[in-house]
Amino acid sequence: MNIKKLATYLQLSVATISKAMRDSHEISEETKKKVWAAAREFNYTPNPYASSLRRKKSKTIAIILPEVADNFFSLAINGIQAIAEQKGYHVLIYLTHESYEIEAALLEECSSGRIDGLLISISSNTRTADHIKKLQDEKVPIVFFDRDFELLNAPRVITNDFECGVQSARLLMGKGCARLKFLSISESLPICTKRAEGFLQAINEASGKEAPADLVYYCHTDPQVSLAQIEEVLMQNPRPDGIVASVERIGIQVYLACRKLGLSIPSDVKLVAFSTVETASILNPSLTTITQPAFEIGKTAAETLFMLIAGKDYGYSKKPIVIPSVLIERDSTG
Amino acid sequence: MNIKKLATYLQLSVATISKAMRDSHEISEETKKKVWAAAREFNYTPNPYASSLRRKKSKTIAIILPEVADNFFSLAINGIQAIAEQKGYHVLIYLTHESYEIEAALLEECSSGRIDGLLISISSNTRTADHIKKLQDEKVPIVFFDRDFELLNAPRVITNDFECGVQSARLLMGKGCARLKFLSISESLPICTKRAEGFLQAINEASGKEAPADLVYYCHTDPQVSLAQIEEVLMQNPRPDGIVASVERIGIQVYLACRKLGLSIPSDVKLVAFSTVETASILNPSLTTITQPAFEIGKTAAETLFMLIAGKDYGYSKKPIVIPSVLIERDSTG
DNA sequence: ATGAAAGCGCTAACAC
DNA sequence: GTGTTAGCGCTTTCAT
Repeated sequence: MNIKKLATYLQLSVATISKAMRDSHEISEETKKKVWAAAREFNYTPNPYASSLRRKKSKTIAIILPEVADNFFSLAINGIQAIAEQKGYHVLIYLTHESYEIEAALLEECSSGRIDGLLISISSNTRTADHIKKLQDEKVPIVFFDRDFELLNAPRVITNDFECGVQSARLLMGKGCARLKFLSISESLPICTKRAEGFLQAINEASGKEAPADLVYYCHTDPQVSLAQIEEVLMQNPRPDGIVASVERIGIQVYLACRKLGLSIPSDVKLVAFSTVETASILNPSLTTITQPAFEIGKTAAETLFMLIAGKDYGYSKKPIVIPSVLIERDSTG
Repeated sequence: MNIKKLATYLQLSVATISKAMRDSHEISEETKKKVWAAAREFNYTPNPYASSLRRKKSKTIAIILPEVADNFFSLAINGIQAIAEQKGYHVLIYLTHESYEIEAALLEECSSGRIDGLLISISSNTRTADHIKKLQDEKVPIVFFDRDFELLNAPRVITNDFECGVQSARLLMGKGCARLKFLSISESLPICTKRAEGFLQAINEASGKEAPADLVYYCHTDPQVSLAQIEEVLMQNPRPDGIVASVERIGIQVYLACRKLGLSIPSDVKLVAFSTVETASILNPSLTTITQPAFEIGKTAAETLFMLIAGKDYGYSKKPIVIPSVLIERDSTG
């Protein structure tokens, strides 16, 4: 079934059908009723691609992110989806698996009018923004969420990473830790660098001198490798007695490494993790987290994107939108 | 930039450009090279919607599922995505939040050629398949994964739910549990009913008589409500001493309820959960799981879908494709 | 309030 | 190996 057949059947023009389907005020209520009834009867819905071609908008947005199997991203997707559905938009999802090459290829896929807007959280191995800039030059609205790229002139919705880094170090020092370590996953991701900077600054302030750079340790993207690396860190002599995990995955791996090495949390090592993991409170021991407002970040990023799509330049392009995280103390720092 | 402008610029016809872009053998290597170079120079990619309209296929599939914030579904999405990317397909994602009404509305969205195929895991409140049948009548290939609908003639990729139900009960009985309870989330979802049936059959076999129906308890979709329900179950007199959680969320809630009520796992209550939760081994106590092959299920479902899309009726429509789960004993049944 | 017609950008059948 | 052209299904002026 298509518009032409429906028009013939109803003895109306295709123009009338088209307008009626979109509930145009140009069409009489009576005619609309007739059209809608016939549409239902024959199961007619306008072909979305013909419509997209003609109107030059697709009612579709894309999300590009590193992973789905991470509670932060799952919750963010929920937030995005909630807004998209409300606006009647469709959501394409793409995963980079932390690869810059995949990310660049995916951005290509998004060009030529496939999408009306893009929400992106960049991979930990992304160091240049050319691929993103290219899409932006095609006038595709782009909003960053969580993992942003600071040099690009685009809205970004993030959390208060620096402050949380400060808090993480202060908490551990307050618990008597003397040998802190920050386990990062990237030298370039703002979420990591800022958390690490805050962490280092708090230590500097406390000690009154410059903290050695090796307080920040960079873990590999491959989980197998990073687990081995964490074990190494925990076997250093002297052993670190306070760990900050920059992301969820690393936090969990610290547990696994401690178990393997026979170390006890928190008596041997205290741990605080940037994480939204839902099982934090029932872990052994329960995990002290800096919990990001994942759903809110996704939701706000989507709302911002739709403002851009609607043509409202919301005036924030330079300033990030910051939604704060909350520190929840549990037994891993007890 | 579009095909026409590129044709004018290169002094070629649009047909030649079109064929060259698709690497047709009709076009000389020399011409192709020229076209590709110009395409890169002007950042030209064929408009996907014009192409879809003309070819009547969208190179897009959809996934409809209840949630993303659940490790099973996250991993399944990974598996699906891996295959889709390999095939050069785009993936639309839709969430039902366990609502039949939303699910029905989303299936409507998928009609009129928007997608070339659908992967679906139905909501726990879906009891009729009319909405799915309707899309099937439009000749859209559909494959179920995990949560299927048995009466529909469509391929489905599932795990060995009945057997695992048997195993769960046997394990608990073997540990000396005398008062078992199966916490379900739906009276209609095959994953739940079959797990429960296996559970009941094992008990019947062991006792030699018909187990009372109230060994299966149905939890509400709303997490707030289900948590309260689980607390109630755990305060029954006599208290159940062995719990089977039918899905991940319920398993976690049993921990929370026990904590609140001051009950100890496994000494007061033993617990086995159908779950792929990554933190199972570091929970307090570590969780005995029946771990579904989530990634594999997603991957296989996607592969099956692409066979259908390719027109190969793979001959399995009546028989489900079963990928077995594995029972991993940990301390919660210790 | 309704209709005629142009055309969105592309592909494929058919010429040459 | 390359070109011409019809038309995918729809929306949108512009008439009437």
